[in-house]
Amino acid sequence: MRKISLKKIAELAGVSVATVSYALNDSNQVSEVTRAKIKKIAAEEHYVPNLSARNLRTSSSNLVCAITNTYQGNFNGDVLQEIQNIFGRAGYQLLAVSGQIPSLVRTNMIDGIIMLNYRGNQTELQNLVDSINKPVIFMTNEIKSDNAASIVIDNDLGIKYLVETIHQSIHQKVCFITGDSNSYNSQRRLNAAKKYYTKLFKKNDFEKHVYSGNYDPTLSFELGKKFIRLNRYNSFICFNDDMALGIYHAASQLNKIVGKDISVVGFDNSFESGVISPGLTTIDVDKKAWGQEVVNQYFKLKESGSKHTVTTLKPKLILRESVNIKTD
Amino acid sequence: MRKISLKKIAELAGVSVATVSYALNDSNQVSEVTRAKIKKIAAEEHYVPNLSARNLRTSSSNLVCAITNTYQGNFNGDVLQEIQNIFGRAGYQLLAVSGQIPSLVRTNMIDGIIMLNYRGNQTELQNLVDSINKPVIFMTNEIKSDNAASIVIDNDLGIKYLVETIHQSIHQKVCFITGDSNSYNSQRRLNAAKKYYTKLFKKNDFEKHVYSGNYDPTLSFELGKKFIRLNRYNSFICFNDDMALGIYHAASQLNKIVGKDISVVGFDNSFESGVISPGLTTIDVDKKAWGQEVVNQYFKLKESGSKHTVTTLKPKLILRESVNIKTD
DNA sequence: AGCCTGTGCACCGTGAAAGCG
DNA sequence: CCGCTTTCACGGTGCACAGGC
Repeated sequence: MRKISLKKIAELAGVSVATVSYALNDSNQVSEVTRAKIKKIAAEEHYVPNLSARNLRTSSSNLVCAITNTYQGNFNGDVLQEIQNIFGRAGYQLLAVSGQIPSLVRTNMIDGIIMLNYRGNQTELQNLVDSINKPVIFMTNEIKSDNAASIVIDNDLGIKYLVETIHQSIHQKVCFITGDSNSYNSQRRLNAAKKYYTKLFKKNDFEKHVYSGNYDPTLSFELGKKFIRLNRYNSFICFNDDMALGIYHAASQLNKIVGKDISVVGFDNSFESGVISPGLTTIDVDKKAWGQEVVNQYFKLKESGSKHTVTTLKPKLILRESVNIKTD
Repeated sequence: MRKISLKKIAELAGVSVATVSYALNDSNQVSEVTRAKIKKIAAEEHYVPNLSARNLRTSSSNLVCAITNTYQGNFNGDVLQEIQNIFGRAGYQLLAVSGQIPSLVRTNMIDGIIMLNYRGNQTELQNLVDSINKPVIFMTNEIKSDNAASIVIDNDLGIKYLVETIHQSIHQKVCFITGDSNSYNSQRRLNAAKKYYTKLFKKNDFEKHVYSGNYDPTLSFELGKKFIRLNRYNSFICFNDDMALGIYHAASQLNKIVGKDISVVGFDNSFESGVISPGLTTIDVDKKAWGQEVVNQYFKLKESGSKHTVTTLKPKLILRESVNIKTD
């Protein structure tokens, strides 16, 4: 099929290109009769506007780019899907990319950026945000700039819930398994973990009990196998649900029962956390509300170019059977 | 920061726009000295080419669009990530979208399309592929067109392995839980399931034992709970791993042990299938090889516009402990 | 003549200001 | 003022060509 342009439609309709442009963009510069005629022809010829040309002319698009570290894992997939839905309803098209920041986003083909779990040099990121002239929303970061906003989870509160829960268990030999060290969420969770561990357990040896799990379930599996066998730890605070599953696996291999012999908690409320047995105690954030807030802030930034804001979402504790709570 | 164009660089370098264009595109129409000077200035000014303008002129880009039904679930995330990596290494930028087919892909901003699990009207899809003038690769479909190719899993073989495995178990009351009815993979698996069930179990009542699970673990959980309680079935062939987890959950609620009291098999070899206890017997496809083949076919199509081909990938059986094999 | 280096210009499709009967 | 046309600019590409050796 040949490409149809405004020019071709103009020829077919016997009018000028400008008239066609006006007609299709619902400008009142054209009579109703002509508009109807032009629209009919456009539909018949399956006219699709050339976005490159339009963008070149107007320097704007309805394309928003979501940059993430990976498509894999429950968390990213769930959040991306939610953001996509909400932007879609607002008339925007979300394009997801993973890995490097594409040079694409520096061109005016892209109207704005959503950053989800991007791992990269902070100063580079700061430079990008400062030099780029469009809204950037961070979901797991707090880069400060006039055209940026952050909507983040209250990691402190989430970790508080988890440490409190473990503190009420019969398993007081507690171990922390973190995400990768350049993850914003993992860093925040680590700070909170230290704070609440020190406060509740009244000990100053936090660092001795922290292990890097890199958000990777096979790593946590190895750690769990070692620690459970040695009886070094009997409770595991994992910074995401996937790693908690690794601990489940280790326990099962060693014939230990989660929720009885050991306690485990996770973070994210992935669908597996509710489906596995015993159910995993974890932290939930309302992803719908999160996505909605991202889009709200996006439009605010786009219209007013307001000052940098950080919005915090309150998470919820999802109490299931993976923790053996003290009865007294 | 102000936008830098070729024109600005040309002024700064004291040469013409054409020379700048040649220099930056490594054409040999320009001397090494001039090229170096121009490149230096471009770097200093943080020049970023305007992709819209370039695309408008050349009608080509390095952008490939991956269309999927959702970012959620293990399967899509894993495959998208793999494709992204391989296209990235080949100098292409992958843009992922989920949901509707964006009008974007009909413009020449997009160089080609990868279709992963797109659910939509087949004739509409056929029209799109026929009318669009760029490579389309299907990973879960077999649309025939000169500019399309399919690289699909051998679902027949995968299901054969699973039915054979269950046939060797002590659990002969077998039930099939399918994906959603407009999924290509689910349809193929259904056909294969009928064939091998009829052949091995020597029965003609296949349809009575098929239930729609919609690839949704909560649905399979409900089905499993009902059937296990009634002792209607004792083995479950699920068309993906997520639904198999739903059966695990149901079994655990009813104090039945998977791999002993009931048998369960899945499809996809998700990471949870290996981490859960007992390990889930499932079907694996080499996603790296799949992604590589997709990119190979993409380039073939792009260069030669060859005839439609269907490539089939052989899956592997991953035998774990979720099936209680007969010992004799 | 031929080679090297650089320039002028038409063009892609769209949107909108200015002009005109 | 209405309804339409003419014209131009957006940024980049690459052909045709020019001038020097």
